[in-house]
Amino acid sequence: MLPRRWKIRVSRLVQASIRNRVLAALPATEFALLAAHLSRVELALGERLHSAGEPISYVYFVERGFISALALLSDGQPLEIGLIGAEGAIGVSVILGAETSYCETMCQRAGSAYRVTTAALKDAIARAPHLRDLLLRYTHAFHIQVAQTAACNAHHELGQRLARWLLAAHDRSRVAELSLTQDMIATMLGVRRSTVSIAAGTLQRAGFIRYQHGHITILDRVGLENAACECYEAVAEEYRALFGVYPKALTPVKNRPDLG
Amino acid sequence: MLPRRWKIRVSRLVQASIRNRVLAALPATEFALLAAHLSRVELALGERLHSAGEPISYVYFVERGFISALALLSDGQPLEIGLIGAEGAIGVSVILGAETSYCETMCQRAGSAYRVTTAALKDAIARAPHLRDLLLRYTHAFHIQVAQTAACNAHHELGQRLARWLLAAHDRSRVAELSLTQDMIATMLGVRRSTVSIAAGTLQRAGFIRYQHGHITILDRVGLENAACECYEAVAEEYRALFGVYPKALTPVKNRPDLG
DNA sequence: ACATCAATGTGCGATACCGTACATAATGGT
DNA sequence: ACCATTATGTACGGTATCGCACATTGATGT
Repeated sequence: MLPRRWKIRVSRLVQASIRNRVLAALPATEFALLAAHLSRVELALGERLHSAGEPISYVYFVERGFISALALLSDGQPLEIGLIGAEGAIGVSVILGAETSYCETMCQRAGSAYRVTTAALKDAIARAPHLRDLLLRYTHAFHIQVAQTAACNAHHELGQRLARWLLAAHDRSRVAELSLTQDMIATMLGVRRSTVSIAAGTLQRAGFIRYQHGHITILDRVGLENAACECYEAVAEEYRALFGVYPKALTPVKNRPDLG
Repeated sequence: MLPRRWKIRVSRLVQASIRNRVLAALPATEFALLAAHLSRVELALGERLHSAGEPISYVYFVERGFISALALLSDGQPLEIGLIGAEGAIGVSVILGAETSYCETMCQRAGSAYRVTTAALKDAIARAPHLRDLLLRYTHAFHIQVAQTAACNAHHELGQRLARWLLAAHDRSRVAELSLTQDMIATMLGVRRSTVSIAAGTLQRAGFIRYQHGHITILDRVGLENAACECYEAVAEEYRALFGVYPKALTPVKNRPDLG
């Protein structure tokens, strides 16, 4: 059975092979403390990991793909407040003492994660100061992302916000091609799909992206960065600082694939 | 000299007399640990307590008045992401490991606070688990406030947002009268002053507020609550849960002064 | 009482986005 | 190859807010 095989695999978990940046940054002894409780899970597109108001059973350290954190307004319309990839984890508010999730978390690009029960994480944190400090600092970086989004939503035009979002999604992917419909993006950004269509058309005509039936290819990262508002760079810088790496820590190796 | 007198006063600091809800909620032993390092400061209108990108020297436990946390966008325009009164503290991100402030904090209503150096707070936290847990939970509540604001900025109309903001400000005051110009409010909400003028006029004609040359009086809280978006209640509820109090914990004793 | 300044009300063309509808194009299944 | 479905482009009146300008009103100091 699959679960059994996963369990075997996890018991052999080698830290160096882990792509989640938080887990990778831990001292070996503290990683070992947590590793016994990690289990690897596949994340399917559209899968919901936490629901607003519901208890947080697991904390997920994302490895591949990315997850949206969505605020749910009373009119039922979700709106993205943050995007999480291999640089982070979701459900970490449990370490602040939260018992329930204040937002929905949903998989926007299929991938995988290592998850741990809330209880096991809290237990590990009590004995692993570096893990605790790193998760707190990550929480702070995520908080900054949300705060920047609050200002961005109020001030920046859709063209800029779309470019910002595509860059953030690209950073959290490993390839230039994203499986995203305009409808999905419109939901994330809280605007009409037709409005996204117009903004995306502009980016496509500029040669920054190529768009075709649920598939977006990033053609020109630099062009997109110029088209995006400052919010992209501000948040990216914060995550770079978090891991103390000089060159763009979040930027995938393979970027700008079709450009010179 | 004033500083000497304050010092004397602080050395006699009685927890029961403190209006800051975080400090008031501490176990006596832990309060004592912190009290020796607290100093009382007056907060003048417009005073800036932290600047974006600058180190956080002091953490402020607000007692009277309220403080805005403002994101600074590159066009120089500030935009409020959170409002803090006696229910909380500012600069608390130092306990997440932040070294600098990611936002501006500015006094919007004159009052007072107890402040402590970052170093002393970190020291106290290491020895006072309840203080640490309470500050972490407060941080989480503030995070929710910011996330709600992100969604609110994208979705809700100015009329609703203005009503929400007035309610939040009223909760953090002790009287119904606020010294606020439309210009200040417009800056907080990130809109034109003339737009605020129209929205405020609507609220005034409805009898919810009275507006006169930099002074707003809340006449009808219930009316305002109906005019506000859900975001007000969602955030207020979170702070009530934080302090575990059943009836509106944040609502000042003296509300709806002119209403039956 | 008067002058001055700050705060507010208002007007108006421009614009971004809404809300909705419909047409077209690409994809996937049979 | 065909069809059903999904994704995208586009149109159009409506609305909230912008960006700017100017008039008016209330507070303040002398």
